[in-house]
Amino acid sequence: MKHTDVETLFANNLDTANLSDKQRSVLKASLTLFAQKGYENTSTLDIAKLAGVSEGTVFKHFKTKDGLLQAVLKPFLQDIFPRVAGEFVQDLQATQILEFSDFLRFAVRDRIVYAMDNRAEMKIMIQEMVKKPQILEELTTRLGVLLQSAINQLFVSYQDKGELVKWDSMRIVRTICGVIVGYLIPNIIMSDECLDIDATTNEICEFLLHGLQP
Amino acid sequence: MKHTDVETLFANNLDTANLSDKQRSVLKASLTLFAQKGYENTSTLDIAKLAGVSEGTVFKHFKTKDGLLQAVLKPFLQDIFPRVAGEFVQDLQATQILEFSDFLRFAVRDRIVYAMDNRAEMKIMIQEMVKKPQILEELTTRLGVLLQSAINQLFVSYQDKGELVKWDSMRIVRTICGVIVGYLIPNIIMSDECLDIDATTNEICEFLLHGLQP
Amino acid sequence: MKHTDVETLFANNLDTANLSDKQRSVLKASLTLFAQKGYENTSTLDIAKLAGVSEGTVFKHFKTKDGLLQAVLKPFLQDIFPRVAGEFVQDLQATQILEFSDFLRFAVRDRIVYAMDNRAEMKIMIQEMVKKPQILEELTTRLGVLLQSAINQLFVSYQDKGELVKWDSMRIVRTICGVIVGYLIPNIIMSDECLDIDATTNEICEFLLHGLQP
Amino acid sequence: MKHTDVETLFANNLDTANLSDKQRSVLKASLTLFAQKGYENTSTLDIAKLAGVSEGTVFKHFKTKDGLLQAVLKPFLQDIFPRVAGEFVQDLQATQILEFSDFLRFAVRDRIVYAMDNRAEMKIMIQEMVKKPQILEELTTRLGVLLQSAINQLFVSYQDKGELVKWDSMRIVRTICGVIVGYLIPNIIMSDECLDIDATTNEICEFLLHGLQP
DNA sequence: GATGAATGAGCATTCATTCAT
DNA sequence: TATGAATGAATGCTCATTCAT
Repeated sequence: MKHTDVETLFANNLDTANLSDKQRSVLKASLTLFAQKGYENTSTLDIAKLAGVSEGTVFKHFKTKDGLLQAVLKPFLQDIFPRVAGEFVQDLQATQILEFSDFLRFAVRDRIVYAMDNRAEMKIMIQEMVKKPQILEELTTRLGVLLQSAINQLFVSYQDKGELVKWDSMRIVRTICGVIVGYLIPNIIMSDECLDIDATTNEICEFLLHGLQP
Repeated sequence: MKHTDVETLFANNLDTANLSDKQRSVLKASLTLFAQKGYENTSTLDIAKLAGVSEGTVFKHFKTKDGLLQAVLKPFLQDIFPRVAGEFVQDLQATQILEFSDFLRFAVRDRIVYAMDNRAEMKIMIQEMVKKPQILEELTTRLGVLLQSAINQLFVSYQDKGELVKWDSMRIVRTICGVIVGYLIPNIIMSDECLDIDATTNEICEFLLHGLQP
Repeated sequence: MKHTDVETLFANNLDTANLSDKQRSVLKASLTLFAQKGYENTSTLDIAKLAGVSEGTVFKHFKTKDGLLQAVLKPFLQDIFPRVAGEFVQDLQATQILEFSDFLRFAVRDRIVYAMDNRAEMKIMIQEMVKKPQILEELTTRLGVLLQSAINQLFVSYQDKGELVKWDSMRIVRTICGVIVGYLIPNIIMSDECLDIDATTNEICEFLLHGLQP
Repeated sequence: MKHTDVETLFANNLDTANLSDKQRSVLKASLTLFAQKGYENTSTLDIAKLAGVSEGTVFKHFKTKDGLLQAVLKPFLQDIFPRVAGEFVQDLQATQILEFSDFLRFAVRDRIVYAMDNRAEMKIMIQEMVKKPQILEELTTRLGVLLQSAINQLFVSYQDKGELVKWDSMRIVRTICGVIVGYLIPNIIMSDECLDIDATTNEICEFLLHGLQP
């Protein structure tokens, strides 16, 4: 139940691709700078300098600056998010014996930790989603499919035990995610470093348990 | 209980300032284009063309492009949002006789309509907030003060009637806002035009009533 | 019967257009450099420097480097060539009283002088024609129409006097032009400065008179 | 009297040089692309891709891109053109028995076919000649020497028979070439595929015979 | 006040060329 | 010998900003 953080997953993802060391460092520099200053305010020269390579190298594999952005986001969309979601689902299923309240507390805490650990990356994603909504669309579809199939039985079992309101499981997921998002977005945007995770978890769970009881 | 939409308020706001017709049209053009393409991807020439003025005029009053952005956001932050919040508070206070559930339904619906009516403007705010978090900070502080003083008595009365959980009123506000934000953000980002307002209101309220009952 | 040379016509043409002094000098610098080094080997910075303006100015009116080339060639294609052709036709018609041999000598000499006076400009045209054949197409059509209507009667009168072979007048024009082109192209390409105009005129005319007699 | 076309000669020429298969394919790719898009608009990467080799290989033998161009043009200038000219001269000499008119018809037709068969290659040569006039100089000198020595006797014999004007043989050659060039250049530039060779030959010869009769 | 020509630093991108493997 | 990643100068082009009229 120990989780790999996104940065490590990202680095691993790079290793599997057929990229040279320099190209890898270009991607890392891009991630850093896009998160720090936003895509539009990061010049390819900035990236080249931080990566310790020439500008030509930046374009050798990624063709365009946008290609670079895609290459930075691709692993998040196509590999890391699903894998993290998968890990999450496995964890959830391993907790079936728990009561719904314990389960919820675990799940919420897990996601909060995950989101706050990767504040920077989340910021890029939010920026890009606002500019290109289809990213959000693809992501929700992708994660939706993944979660629904895995989580359905779990919710049914809680519903059978009378611990969970008998809504459609997607609605429950949406509700939980919505509440978490609503709580965390200010913290992500403000790069709030001193969020009290336990207190936040408690606050969110107390409310969710009320709202989701039958 | 009829609300002025943001665009009209914006135009009115412009009228009160000591700006010439040309300067006004510059601000309007900026609002339109920033919402459409984002701040970074809008050139001052674009603005000048849409406003029907010369490039020089764009800089006459607003000095820099960033000054223009500030001038576009200022009325939202310093005037329109507070005024809309004030209207909203007045409406809420006028409904004191209702039960909490009716009150909540009204409030939620009102905010959803407001947010969806001004999707474009919301998008700029989100973009800018992600880039410059202090905007979010200022806004929350500002609205927080305004709402707290106005809404406190209202919540206490509902709490006395046993219709509302006895949390701190700010926590209740934060919770309600968080849930609404969590629900609406995807629709705002995706400029979703066909949101079923009644269904969404019902879904949110059903959940909130559960979660906020004592 | 005195002819304005292309450079003067070009300058005049510029004066009529609504261009600033700087833009005019950009066009002149472009003409010079394109002729000297060819389009591809001339950078916009080269042009800016020679014109004594900033690079931005180069693009202000002409949008792209290709736009600049078009602006340089346009007056040749749409204004100067036709006007020169018109002048030429008028001159020819004014010489009707002469014998065909005198007429031919005059015409050939006139065109040789014209071509050699504007060697540089001719070089650009040749380069561009090789790259974009439709320029040649447009030019031949344009000049063809102009010459045919004007020259037909003239040739008929010479044919009636038994001084000129009874070919279609377009064929005669094509033949004369072809011979001149065949003779001059080496000199234009090599920017040959010491062409003996009288000797060349004699050589061409002697041959053409033989070939074009009935 | 059947002629090998330039492309085959080119390939043969490559075979004789001590080049590897890869180098040969680099030269072929260069010829193709330079003809298609011009020297300046062809990148060494384009060439490498079409040749199916790496970029490094392109530079292994030819050192620079210009070296590549020289290597492409060298066989034309130093080998193919002279050889073709030689073939042509031999053919001409084999026709001594004919009348001048038959001889001319054959010669003109032969050159037209040759030029039109190799339109693409001609285009490169024209482009390069305009940019670097010394190519034209070298070529004319080279061909001049070759033709003069071979053709002098032939012309004298026709002149003795009273079929050919008693001009210097170089002037006659220049005249014939000039007329052909003047006729064909438009077709080469426009890559005109549907030239009626017989009609053109007739037209040119009819005129040349008039012009070159004593 | 308004204009729009002019600026010049900055940007993404290309490309001939080199060199370690 | 062949490769292709790396280079970095050069290029076409953009854009916020200034200023003379």
